[in-house]
Amino acid sequence: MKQYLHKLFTHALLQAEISKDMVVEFRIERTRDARHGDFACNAAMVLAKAARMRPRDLAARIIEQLPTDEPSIAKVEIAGPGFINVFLTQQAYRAVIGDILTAQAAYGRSQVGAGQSVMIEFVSANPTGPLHVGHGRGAAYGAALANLLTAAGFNVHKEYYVNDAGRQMDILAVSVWLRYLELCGETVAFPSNAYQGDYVWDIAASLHREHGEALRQSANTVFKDIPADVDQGGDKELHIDALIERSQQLLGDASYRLVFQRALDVILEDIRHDLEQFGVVYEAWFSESSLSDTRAMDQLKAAGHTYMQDGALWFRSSAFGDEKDRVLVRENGQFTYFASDIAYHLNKLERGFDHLINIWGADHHGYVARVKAAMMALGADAERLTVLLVQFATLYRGKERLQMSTRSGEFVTLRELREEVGRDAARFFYIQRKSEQHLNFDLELAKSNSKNNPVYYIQYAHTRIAGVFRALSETNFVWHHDKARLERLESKYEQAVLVTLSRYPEVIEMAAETYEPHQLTYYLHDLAEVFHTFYDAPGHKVLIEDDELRNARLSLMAAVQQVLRNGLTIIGVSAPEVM
RNA sequence: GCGCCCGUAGCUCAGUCGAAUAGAGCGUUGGCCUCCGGAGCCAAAGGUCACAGGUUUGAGUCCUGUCGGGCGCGCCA
Repeated sequence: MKQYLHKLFTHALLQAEISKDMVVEFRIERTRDARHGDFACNAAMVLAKAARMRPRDLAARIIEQLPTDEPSIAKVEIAGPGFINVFLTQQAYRAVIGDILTAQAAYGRSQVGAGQSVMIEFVSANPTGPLHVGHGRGAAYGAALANLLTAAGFNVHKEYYVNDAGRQMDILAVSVWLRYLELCGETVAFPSNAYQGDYVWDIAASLHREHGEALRQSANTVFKDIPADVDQGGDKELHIDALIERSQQLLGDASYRLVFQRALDVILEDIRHDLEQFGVVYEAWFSESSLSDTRAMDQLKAAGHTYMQDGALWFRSSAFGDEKDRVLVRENGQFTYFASDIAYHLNKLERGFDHLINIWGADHHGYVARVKAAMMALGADAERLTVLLVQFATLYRGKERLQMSTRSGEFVTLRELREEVGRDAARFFYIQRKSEQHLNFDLELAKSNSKNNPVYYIQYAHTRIAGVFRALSETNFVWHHDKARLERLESKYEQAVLVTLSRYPEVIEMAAETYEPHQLTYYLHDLAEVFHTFYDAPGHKVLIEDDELRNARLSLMAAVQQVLRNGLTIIGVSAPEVM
């Protein structure tokens, strides 16, 4: 509707020949106040200066050029400083029911994406332990955003980047092996920098079950001449690095690989399963270790964007807008995380996506400039990459703030959260706030079965409608949309529902353009609210003798149910028939 | 110190690339069940949009500064 009006006004402006060279940036907006009609156009105010006319005079000229026989427009008024207010006909609003019932799941989809390809990379947590509640927000946001962009006509590819190479994974492998040695009966001083969680024991136990003591070494041999850990007055980094090297020596390539791979496989499978249970699925899981070539770095070197200093290889990122230069290869010969990230982004670019979206935790915001710098240095347009930052979520149980610490393996996992509040509530709560906003996640509220809980409030609207259609089948009444006389939907309650239904496509488009799925959660709450108000309003019983009105109200309800289902599906929440 | 994000009702937050009288939920107070699911509905109270300037016909929204909160500033990931 909005787009349609925009076309009408654009045409009218051309007819009015107000200014030759204007590239018109006027807007059609929903009004806040019903007295201002349904939509307002600000064209006259925006163009007044260029046209050298007073806004209200200009508005009058524009209106002259609007078609007079347009069936969707009841009347047009000039108001306030020069708004052109458009009042739609009842007919225009009633048409939305037919649109919805015809399009069904496709109602609200748009073609603004025009089939452009978008790659969304999200979560991408290191496979060194289970996902925690912080990852959950990125997962819920990324999945909802992907659905939104799909609904807006983009071709979306979701990907999880698996950091299966590098030091953290080696630390995990050593952690598992040391736990395994403990299971064999060795006494081990477990390093402070190793992974402490119980899941490390589980992986070690599976190795012990399958391989017996084949991987056993004496603790004395393992720790002989290893630099002291931090609790012995040493350095925890040197301690763990030496243990990694020692483990590789003692186990040999094949056995070390066995431990490493087992740890990776078990944890990755756990993450994959966890996300699947959360309703988050990917097109691809991209392995960092598959990026073995050094082409990205070679390109940077060849283009003269790197230099050696203090034994390390540096990327001159400051020449591309970063605060300072960054190391690609450490003095000890190891590639930095940044180096592999550049390779990954080159790979993404080469795969030809029109647009790249990365969803990162807000603590990584300092990282954005350097990745964009690398893209520029590789000759790509940095605008092709959008990095969306997600703030952390703080869990509350009522008023009590829950402490989360990743130290000593005590954290609230995504799985625990899901098991406590359920998938629907978790998905909804995670995205109901703007992503760059801190999120207070109240477990009590998320679990409550009342209107206090927005998830239940919305789902209840869907369920109530399902209930009425169930009740219908137990009466002698039937629903025939063809026999519905929609002009009978004339009460303010029914009108409010129609107006809200007609907004849905605009909400999808806006939410997709701004990458803000939370707008959809607010919309769904609005829709549920106008529905509940209609349903509870005096004299608005649905299952009534009056054929025309009954069919009309049933059609209205079917339309509400369809839109609720469409919207809930996008944010990853179920639309239950019964609750 | 520098950079990024955020300051809107008692609390949690919306506010659509600047528009008309700033909205919702919770909480508080008061109403509504002979009626399709009351897991609901109706109503009231509650605001110097952190503060100060600026741009504009028009600013919660854009710009500058101040104050307050969060995060980041490694040859960690």
